[in-house]
Amino acid sequence: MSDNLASKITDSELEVMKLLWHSKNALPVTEIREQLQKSKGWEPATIKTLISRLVSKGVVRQEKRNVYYYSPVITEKDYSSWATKDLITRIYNGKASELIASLVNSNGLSQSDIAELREMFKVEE
Amino acid sequence: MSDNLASKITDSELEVMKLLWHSKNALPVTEIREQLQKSKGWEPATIKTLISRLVSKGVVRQEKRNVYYYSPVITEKDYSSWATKDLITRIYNGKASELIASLVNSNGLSQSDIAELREMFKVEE
DNA sequence: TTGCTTAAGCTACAAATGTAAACTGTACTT
DNA sequence: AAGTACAGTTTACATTTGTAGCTTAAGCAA
Repeated sequence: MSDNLASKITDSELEVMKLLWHSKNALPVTEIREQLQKSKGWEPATIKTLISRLVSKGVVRQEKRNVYYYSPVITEKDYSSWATKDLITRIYNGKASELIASLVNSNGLSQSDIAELREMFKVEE
Repeated sequence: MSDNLASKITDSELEVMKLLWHSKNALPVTEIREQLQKSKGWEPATIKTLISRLVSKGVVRQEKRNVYYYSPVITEKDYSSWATKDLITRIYNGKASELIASLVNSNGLSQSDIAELREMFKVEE
């Protein structure tokens, strides 16, 4: 497991991060709890644990108001591209083109994906 | 963690899989050990544990000869595309094009990657 | 045959992860 | 003022993962 800013975000923790990323403002536990309790069926205690761990890991910041408000320290984009590079390193010999070739060959691309890609890699002169 | 054939292959276990994938024939522990002991610095016991776990998980098959010979049950391609789809599901809202856009925007593509991709997505008529 | 080597199988053990309860203090309700 | 409801913190506990030792049996060297 290559190591870096985000290697440490686990699957459960990622759910919390997503919530924070998709929120405009910092959120108090109440808010986080409400949403994840429904969507994931987690107990309040579980959610608190995940938040604490994210704070310890330095990927979530807490801001003291009446009660703590939480917001992400790393952006979703940074995390995504880190995770992608990590995948490429681990299983595609470090070559992004191998990843894409794999997608193409395994029918991982929809018609519209392909259209977008043609557009994206069109030789422009 | 979406579940499937390969969700269960861990990082250490993946090293063993790579060895098996890259070998033409089934391999006895001796062979596996020799290579991983050098490249990873693992003790023989560690390597045996990893192999057993892979067998339990059903991704490696053992064939009784004088001694057991091990070979992969799933192909490297299947694993790679599974892992890629898993990534797309988990962090790109299920859209492969988002993954690729992320690669493009984060400078995850080398010059030669781009050349290959232009070739790949050239509109052929 | 007597050892030595080591495959196979079982056990071990710490750290990470998923999931959550218990305790403590404070803010809000009545 | 007294009670209630949680935020924050600490502790818990099973499973998974990384890493490895111990024991038993069998094959090969001497």
